[in-house]
Amino acid sequence: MSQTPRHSAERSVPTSADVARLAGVSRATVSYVLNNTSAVRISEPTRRRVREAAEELGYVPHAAARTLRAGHTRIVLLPTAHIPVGPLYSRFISELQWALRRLDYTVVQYGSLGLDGDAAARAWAELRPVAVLSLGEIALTAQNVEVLKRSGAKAVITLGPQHVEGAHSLVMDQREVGVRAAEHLLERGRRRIGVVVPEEQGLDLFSAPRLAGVRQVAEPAGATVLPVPLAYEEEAADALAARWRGLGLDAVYAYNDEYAMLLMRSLQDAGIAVPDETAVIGADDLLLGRLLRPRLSTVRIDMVTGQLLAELVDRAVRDPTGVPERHDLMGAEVVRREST
Amino acid sequence: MSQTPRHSAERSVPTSADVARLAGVSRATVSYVLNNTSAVRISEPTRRRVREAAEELGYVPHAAARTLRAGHTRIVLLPTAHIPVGPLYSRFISELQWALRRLDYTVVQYGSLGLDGDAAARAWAELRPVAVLSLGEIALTAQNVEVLKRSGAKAVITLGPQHVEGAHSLVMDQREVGVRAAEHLLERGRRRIGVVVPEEQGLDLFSAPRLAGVRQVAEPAGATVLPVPLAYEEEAADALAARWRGLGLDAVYAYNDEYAMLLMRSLQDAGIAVPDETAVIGADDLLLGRLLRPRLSTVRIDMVTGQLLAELVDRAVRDPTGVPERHDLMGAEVVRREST
DNA sequence: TTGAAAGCGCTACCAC
DNA sequence: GTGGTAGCGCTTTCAA
Repeated sequence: MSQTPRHSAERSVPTSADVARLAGVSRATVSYVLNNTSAVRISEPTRRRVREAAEELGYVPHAAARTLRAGHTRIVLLPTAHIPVGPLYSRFISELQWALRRLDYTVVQYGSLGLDGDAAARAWAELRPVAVLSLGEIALTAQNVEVLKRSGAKAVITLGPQHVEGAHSLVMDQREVGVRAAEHLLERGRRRIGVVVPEEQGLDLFSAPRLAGVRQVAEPAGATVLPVPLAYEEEAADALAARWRGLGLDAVYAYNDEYAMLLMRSLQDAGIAVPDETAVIGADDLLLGRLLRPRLSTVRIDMVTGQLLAELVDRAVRDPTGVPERHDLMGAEVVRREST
Repeated sequence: MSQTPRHSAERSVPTSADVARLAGVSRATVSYVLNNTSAVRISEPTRRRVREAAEELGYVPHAAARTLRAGHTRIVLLPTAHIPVGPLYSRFISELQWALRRLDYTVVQYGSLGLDGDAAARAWAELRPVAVLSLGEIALTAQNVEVLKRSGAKAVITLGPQHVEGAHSLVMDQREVGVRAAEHLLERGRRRIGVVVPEEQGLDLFSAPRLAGVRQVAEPAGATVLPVPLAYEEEAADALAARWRGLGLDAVYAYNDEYAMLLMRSLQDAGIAVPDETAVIGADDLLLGRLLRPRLSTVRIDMVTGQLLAELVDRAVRDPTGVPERHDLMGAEVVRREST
């Protein structure tokens, strides 16, 4: 009875044994045929019978069983959390996935929202990924890296503000963005610089170092730096603009172009001239920033390409004993337009 | 020799047998303790020994082995392709992930870029997900659904323009967006309506039905509809604006707010008055659209909430025999501002 | 309260 | 060329 097929919903999932039975061969043969094992020659008629049987049953191999047998996976794990990401970043992710797939890896994005570092690392380790690529949404500790490696990960790669012990690190020091913005504003003769700090969750990983970067440049030069919290809402921006003159600022680095556009509009509506009274600069070089009047100055950030990163992953997997590479790859450059 | 621990990199991955050995108990006991199996009482000292041993070895259970044994997973598969998605969508995804995790599912985003429907369905089926949630980036056929169900998926849910046989469908008819935009423009007395069709890849899944929606309303009313291809670049918009008057349009539905902002700027720069000479409407109700002058009119789209969708998934998984639900849930509403 | 052992589906070694 | 079969790591039934 347990073998009686009924509704397709009830019929149990076909295994390679079912295929073998239907084709009248052994499971070994099925495996050889379906995997095109070159070490073994199977006659063409047999191959056909096997393929047809597989087709008829709708056979799909069981990844978990294969993994267990093989002792390793080709999973590259990409932990994600909730970060309101821009178009640059999502394009980068696609590019990366595509490049990794070409190298025959399976990219799995694993949502880790609401897990702390330890729990997250354990959850990832359960999947036995061959590599973990942490893009900075979740901060990894050296201990987490150790857990992952112990679970068989050949490579742990972090893309973030600092080097992590034991991991290949792509150090993207976000301070650089703040540094560039501040240098530019100083050069334009500004001396009292506001720095927008988004109130939205999850962005402090980026905003804090950027603020630090501004400070690092501005304060030694005798300029004042004032952090300005701002929620991404029209009302919040209007409220800020209303008390703007009281702040006595002559420039603002607005975290990124979206916040900059928001703030600039409110400033203009409040009668504050940009850039004459207050210079405004954003970051990310969004197309939309170019559409404003005055056109928005910005800090363009050079992202590493997905292709490049995929190659690094592959290299690290192939040579796990290799010395952790450490690249400093934050390139940031001011694009001056009309708002500064 | 094969058991001699050396560098941590070389030491083989600890299994529950290793934990058992170290704790001086059987593998069964280890399993009981680590899974808090309530059907079995284990003495407190034993529990402690087991936990300590696991901790010391850095033991992490092997998901594939557990899956194989259990015969099913708790994976909800979320296929993704490259679609340049907006902030609404990515927030929705986070929300969904979070809600699903609370229901004890493991959300796996699986990049399927460059796979056709059949190959993709097979690849997904290998993971034996308990549910597949196709958010419309990849069009599923009834056949694909069948493959997935045969591989044990209890629920296949699609969010897209049309119902898919065998799947629970959340029908989001994108035509609705075009319909609303067109109705509004007609109401404002416009009779020659341009419809921006993005040249970017992957967007036609959305743009085609939206265009159809405009036609559906405008043509019976005696208005003209003209598709206008546009790449998301400043130069392309400028070029289009330069030949705008030749098109003889008095209104344009610009696909979404981003394209609308781009085009509106170029139109204004070309001396075309908005809305007097040409009305412009977008879609998505982005914050940035409110910042333009004139403020951008838009079609606000009501997204289903992640919470709601997670509950639907859970319901479908618990009762796989249930009749496929079919919800029509595209709510779209015009937000009139100043550009129309 | 604990242990022995079967078996999930697959691949690869070895024998025929 | 093809088949038999061990064993990957885990959970769970049954026995002690």
